[in-house]
Amino acid sequence: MKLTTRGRYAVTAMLDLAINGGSRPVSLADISGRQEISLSYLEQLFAKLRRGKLVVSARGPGGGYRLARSRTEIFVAQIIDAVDESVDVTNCQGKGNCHQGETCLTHHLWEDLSGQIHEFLSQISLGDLMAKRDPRQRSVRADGMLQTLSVR
Amino acid sequence: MKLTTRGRYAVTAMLDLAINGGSRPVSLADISGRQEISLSYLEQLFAKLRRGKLVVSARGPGGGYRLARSRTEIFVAQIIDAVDESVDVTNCQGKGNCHQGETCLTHHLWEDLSGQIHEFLSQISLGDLMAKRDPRQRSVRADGMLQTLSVR
DNA sequence: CTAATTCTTGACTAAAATAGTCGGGAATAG
DNA sequence: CTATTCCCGACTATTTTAGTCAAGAATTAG
Repeated sequence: MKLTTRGRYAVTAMLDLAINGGSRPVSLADISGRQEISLSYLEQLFAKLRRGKLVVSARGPGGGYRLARSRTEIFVAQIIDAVDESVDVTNCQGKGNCHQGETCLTHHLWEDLSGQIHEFLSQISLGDLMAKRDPRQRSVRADGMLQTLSVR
Repeated sequence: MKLTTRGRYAVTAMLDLAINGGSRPVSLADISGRQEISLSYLEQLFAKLRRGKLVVSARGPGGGYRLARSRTEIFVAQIIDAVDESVDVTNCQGKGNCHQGETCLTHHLWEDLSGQIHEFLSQISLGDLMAKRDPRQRSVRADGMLQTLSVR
């Protein structure tokens, strides 16, 4: 799992698509104008989003992109995965140089953590994001500390 | 919030410190050997971790670093923030070119999301990571879908 | 005191990732 | 036919990441 500006670009663009895409496809030129992302860069991102089966395209005048399925069925994690292609083959993999299993321990722990973040982002759909504030309801204790993060 | 390999290095190194650091400080040379991270690179990371008040240093023979406080009081989000210095001044900021508030909408949404990830990582301490598997307990539905993510 | 250790700092560099450009295509609606 | 729009590959500039190097300051062991 990687979380960089490219992922943000992709989520923003997909959100724009979810908001502005009704029955008609939305052209990249439109998204480029609204979100101030370079057209050519969008083209690269959408090539990946299409390969990831998150959008479908229509060529020609009046063409553009539309979501491949309902906005409630497209999740943030899928978008980020599609554009970031995190191969994530970890450096100590297979090389057998994890002397006392020490390196592999911390490694394993990190991947566990990474998996949890991934799971978390897999709960948030474009539809949730469109519902603006509080994409996921959450209960907060009186003292202000986050108590429970209730999902799905 | 950024989530890259540098953050992973930092978390790994801090975890090594938590595990191997008892009463004696741990030298960067030791961490470098165990985790196979270049010494000079560790030096840079620990300079930031020290500025972030997550570790304290001791010079001279037998010196090194130790956690600035208990492993249960140091959270993953703090480590990542310390080394990544995500200034995160978003591109549409202050320029007033958010035409119909459109740009700022998606922007705001992203930051909201980013905040939630941050909150999530703020719940996981080095102590939790040391408890190896299942740093945070979670209940899973019969069908395999994550149901509730219970924190703190 | 001396010498070995270890952190501290800053400047520099190589490699990779990111963000963006360019130009030529192919499909298609009107 | 023609304008629009996706599609694709190669190329480039900038930034970030990861790592190197060298000099120096503090401190401890002997």
